[in-house]
Amino acid sequence: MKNWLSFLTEWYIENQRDLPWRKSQHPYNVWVSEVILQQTRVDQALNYYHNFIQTFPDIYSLAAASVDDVLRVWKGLGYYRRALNMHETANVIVSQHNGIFPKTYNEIIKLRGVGKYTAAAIASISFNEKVYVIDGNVHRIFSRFYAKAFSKNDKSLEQLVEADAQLATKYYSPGDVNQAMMEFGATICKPSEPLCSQCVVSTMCAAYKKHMISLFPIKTDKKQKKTLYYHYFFVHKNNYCYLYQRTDNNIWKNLYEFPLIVHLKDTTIPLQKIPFLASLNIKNIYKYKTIRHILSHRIIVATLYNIEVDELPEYGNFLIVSVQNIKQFPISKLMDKLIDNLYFHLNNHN
DNA sequence: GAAACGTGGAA
DNA sequence: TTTCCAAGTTT
Repeated sequence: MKNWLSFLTEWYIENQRDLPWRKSQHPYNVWVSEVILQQTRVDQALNYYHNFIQTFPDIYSLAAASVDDVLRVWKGLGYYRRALNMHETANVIVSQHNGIFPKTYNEIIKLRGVGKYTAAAIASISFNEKVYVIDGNVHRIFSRFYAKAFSKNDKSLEQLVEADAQLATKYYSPGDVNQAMMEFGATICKPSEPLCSQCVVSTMCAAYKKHMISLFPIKTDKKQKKTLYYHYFFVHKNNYCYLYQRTDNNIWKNLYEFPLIVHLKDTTIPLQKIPFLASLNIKNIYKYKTIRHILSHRIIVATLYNIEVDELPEYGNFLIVSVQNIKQFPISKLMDKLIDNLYFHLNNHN
């Protein structure tokens, strides 16, 4: 007997979008697309997937690349840990798996950066294994279909998905069933204003029948974002400036930026107390610009200072790079915005 | 298990 | 201008 996920899969087979990663079921391609799509919209993923596959067409080219090269391709996509984990995983697969991508869910989930969702996606799409994904879409469409508010990591949701999807895979491949649930959630059973008139299972949907569609998903109260004050220093002489690579195990790890002081409060910074500034002979110093940069978990108020110096000595791990070359480095969007302001400023004062 | 971890698009 | 995210994983 065909169940609702069978009908969704039939709908998916007929109506799926033409997306580049659906042209290949090779685990490398599926892995790359699934990691890029983590917490990322399809529209934004498209170009990055194309560039990534173009630059690193297989596991060997990715493993052989430098961290800088991988981050350059990932630049602007966010959650950069994904790129570092993929690079590390590529090297593990080459050195420990003879370059062969692992073929089962239990092996795949051992890879760095691959959790339950991604392991199930790869195992089902590339290897036809009957393991099922639970992402934001699946959580939402099951909440509506059963008119039940599943909590995060809800065991009862896992059991329902498992049971319903198993039935559907009597008729369709697990990869199609999984992608059907997500495609349906992304395009029909959307978070807001779902297209119930186009839904092929609306007559079976508990929330629809009870007029409770708008109650799902349950809204949770968000945490207040902490505000941080970043002071970036454009220290330059004759078109050269300082740049350094972040190495701490937190945000933007391994990306490059101007020397930086972080403050918890919006206070004037004592410039003479900043070590690398104290040793410099400063000809001119002033603020270029202050901009707000919004992250998922905090607000950064970033100020860029212009500091023109007589000499630009070697200092610690600072690089001395030409101002025009900064954008060749993997940098955050915040740095990108600051540099746009800087270039605009320089072009209008020369 | 809560918090960290980015970004850009839609309402 | 705010708010809310979008095909999650790690610590």
